[in-house]
Amino acid sequence: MATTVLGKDPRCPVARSLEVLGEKWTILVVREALAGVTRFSDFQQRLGVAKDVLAARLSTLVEFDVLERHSYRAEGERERSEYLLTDAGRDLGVVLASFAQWGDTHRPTGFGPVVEHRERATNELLHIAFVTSDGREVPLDRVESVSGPGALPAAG
Amino acid sequence: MATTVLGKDPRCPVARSLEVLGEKWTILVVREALAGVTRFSDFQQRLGVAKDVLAARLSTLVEFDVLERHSYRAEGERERSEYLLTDAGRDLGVVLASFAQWGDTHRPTGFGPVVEHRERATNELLHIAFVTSDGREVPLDRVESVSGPGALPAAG
DNA sequence: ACCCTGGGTTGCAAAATCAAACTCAGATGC
DNA sequence: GCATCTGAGTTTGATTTTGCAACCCAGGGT
Repeated sequence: MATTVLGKDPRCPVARSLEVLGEKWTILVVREALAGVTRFSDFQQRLGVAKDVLAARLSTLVEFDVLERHSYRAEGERERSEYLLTDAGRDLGVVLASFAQWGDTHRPTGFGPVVEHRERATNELLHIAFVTSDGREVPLDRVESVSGPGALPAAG
Repeated sequence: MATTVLGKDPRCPVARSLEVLGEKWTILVVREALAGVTRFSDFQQRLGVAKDVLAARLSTLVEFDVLERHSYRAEGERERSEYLLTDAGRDLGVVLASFAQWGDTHRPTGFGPVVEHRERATNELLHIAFVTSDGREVPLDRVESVSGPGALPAAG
């Protein structure tokens, strides 16, 4: 399944992201990795996913350079492997945060948000939004989508 | 499938979002809806998805208030139904854009981005990022996740 | 009356998921 | 030295989803 592109446009960046992230459990595996989980058994226990599925997802994430498999040896233990986020994996923090923001806004639990994102230095509460290159936020209703340099002549 | 929560924490906003959006094709259906597609046959042709799966995904999206089903009648034609985005659906523009941004950055095609987001008034190029409540962008490496008011005592 | 088209449903094969059992290798206890 | 435990998977078989093709139905056109 690694090279099957969903939908008809292999250039669509959403479809290409989904090729890596679109299978069941993958995003939750990334969520755990962002929360600091590195070991197979910890992923497995925290998610409650079947071990064969977890092994497949971790392999896919390693294959697409979201995670790296490392071997390490703790004091007086045998060698084990752990899964560490790459830069690409850490960048998924934005994707995960946008999912979380949508879920908190449109499917609230009534308890308030479970996780918040804050600026380390100032402790200010953060959210995900469109911004200009000089860092000014633009509200969603003033954003338009236009076709970019990689678009095919006819389609958008 | 509508009430099965993936993973162990039903309060996790990512998992709750994935309950609505996590099945195969769902995100691409939303992508097409954001691009202005409203009719069953247009979704079907543009995505190349099986009709039964498309019908199931549209029903789920209607059920969870991402789309609304409307009836309309064009000149000299019979009544048909169309699917229009709700506010919740339009808010998914941020989620889709973050997917697109990650795909363009970490799985580039070599042709450049297919779609770009611009501010309507100024035509400035936009991207997705963390911002403070007063609209100042904060780079990812200065962002930390902390548990919020809805978190359970022990877990984060 | 017959055909066409949009918007689905039905039935069946193929693929993915699940849960439990099994493997394997190195540490630990006896 | 042998049995046992633990982490990290693989194998096996049942259950669910998905994919695909065929069918259905209603309204309009001819």
